[in-house]
Amino acid sequence: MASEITEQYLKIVYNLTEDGGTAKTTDMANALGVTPASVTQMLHKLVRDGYVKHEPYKGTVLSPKGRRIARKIARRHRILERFLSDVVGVGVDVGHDQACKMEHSLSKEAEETLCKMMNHPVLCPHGKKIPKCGRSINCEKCMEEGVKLSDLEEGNEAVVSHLISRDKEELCRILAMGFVPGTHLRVEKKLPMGGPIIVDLKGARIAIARDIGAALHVTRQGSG
Amino acid sequence: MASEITEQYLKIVYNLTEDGGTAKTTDMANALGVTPASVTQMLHKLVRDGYVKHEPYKGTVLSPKGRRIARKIARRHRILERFLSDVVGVGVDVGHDQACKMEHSLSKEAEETLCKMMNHPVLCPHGKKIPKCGRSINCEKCMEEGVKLSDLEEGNEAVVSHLISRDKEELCRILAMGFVPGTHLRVEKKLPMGGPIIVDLKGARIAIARDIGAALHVTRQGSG
DNA sequence: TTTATAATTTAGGTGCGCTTAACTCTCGTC
DNA sequence: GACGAGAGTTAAGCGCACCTAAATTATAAA
Repeated sequence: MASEITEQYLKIVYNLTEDGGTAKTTDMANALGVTPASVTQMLHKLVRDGYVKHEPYKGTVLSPKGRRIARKIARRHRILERFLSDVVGVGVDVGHDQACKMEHSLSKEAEETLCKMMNHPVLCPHGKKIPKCGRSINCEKCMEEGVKLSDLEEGNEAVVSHLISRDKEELCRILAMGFVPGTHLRVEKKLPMGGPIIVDLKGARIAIARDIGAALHVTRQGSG
Repeated sequence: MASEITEQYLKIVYNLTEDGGTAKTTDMANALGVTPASVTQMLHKLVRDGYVKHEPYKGTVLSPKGRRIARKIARRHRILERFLSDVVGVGVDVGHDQACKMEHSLSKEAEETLCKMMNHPVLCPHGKKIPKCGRSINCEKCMEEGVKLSDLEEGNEAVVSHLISRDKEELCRILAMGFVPGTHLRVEKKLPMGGPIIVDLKGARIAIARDIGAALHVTRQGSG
């Protein structure tokens, strides 16, 4: 298991070589906020452990092993940035710093849920591409299309899968109402003329507007 | 600024002294996954820096300074646990481990949003109490969210967000009155002694009972 | 009261990632 | 081709948080 610091270094190499070329020691040092001497020393360890190829005075590139890790971290970093920026609503700078720390502890599980929750974003808030999740089996899983709550009929039962909204406040409200991923629900009544939908959520009756029901993605259950 | 490790130690002391008594070295070591010797050594630093009071062979308690930090971390930890468990849907164990790392990087900003998102939870998934946010000004801010109609003052304007009730019939009656999600309203008068609330709803004056007003969730608008 | 056992602390030592200071390489300029 | 600026590297050393082993103190049974 690569240490947190190792992951940081690999991510930086990934970033600096994303559009070709090699990562320069000084650029890495700047990105990491350490001295070039520290980078050189650390590179020796990364070479020793097979994470990078380093040609003295020339530059550094990732090995396949290093790239696997770096992609994973870069993906989590950028998903977290999106999440913190779009959903939690913190500033991009603050979000970046938090993502830098959290990316190392975020589980695969959580990564996938966040990704689904935001409908598989393609770019981070800085405009960089979010690497795809590695295994194709996951991608299929990701792509599994969820039905919207507003598409269900009266009597249908479903489980909340994820929420998609441009509006952070709205998202917060929906979550606060209890429509949290994984929760079971049942459509009691759909009032006519684009009226609200009445839902049974863990025993409570809740009336919500249709457009909110459109932000709420669910998977059908039982008789569905 | 206390290091991440320092924060971990303080949080553990907080946990172990939550219901009185002192934190024992061995219990701390177990909770942290290190040897008792390491704990003792670390305690010297914490004492030196004024975070704890440590009586050799007896036990450890937090100083006011240490408690402030510990409360903050414990709060973030438990909020993160709730979030990871309820919203992200990871297992409680996995969630705990991630929360242990993330609690140190979560910003105040993000903490507050997550808290709002989950409707100000009181307990973590393990049933421990979530400490309140320190400054009362924040609490007021927190409480502003997710207002019920019955919480509004005379003259306030708002938009119907959603309705929650145990009783489907009641829900339908409220909807039939015109309190459909998305509708704008204004509180004209609140009659004293728990009497009804008089509301302007699209030009019509409607009187509703307070307990019904409690089922009606709104978001403040304008002069709110 | 003595003594066995468990809890705690001290002493000495390790690895990691960082620093500064001094050295070496690369490359554009003359 | 020599040379100097700046990038890159090496060497020596520091602080943090951890470890093991040995010494010390507390506790509770005989």
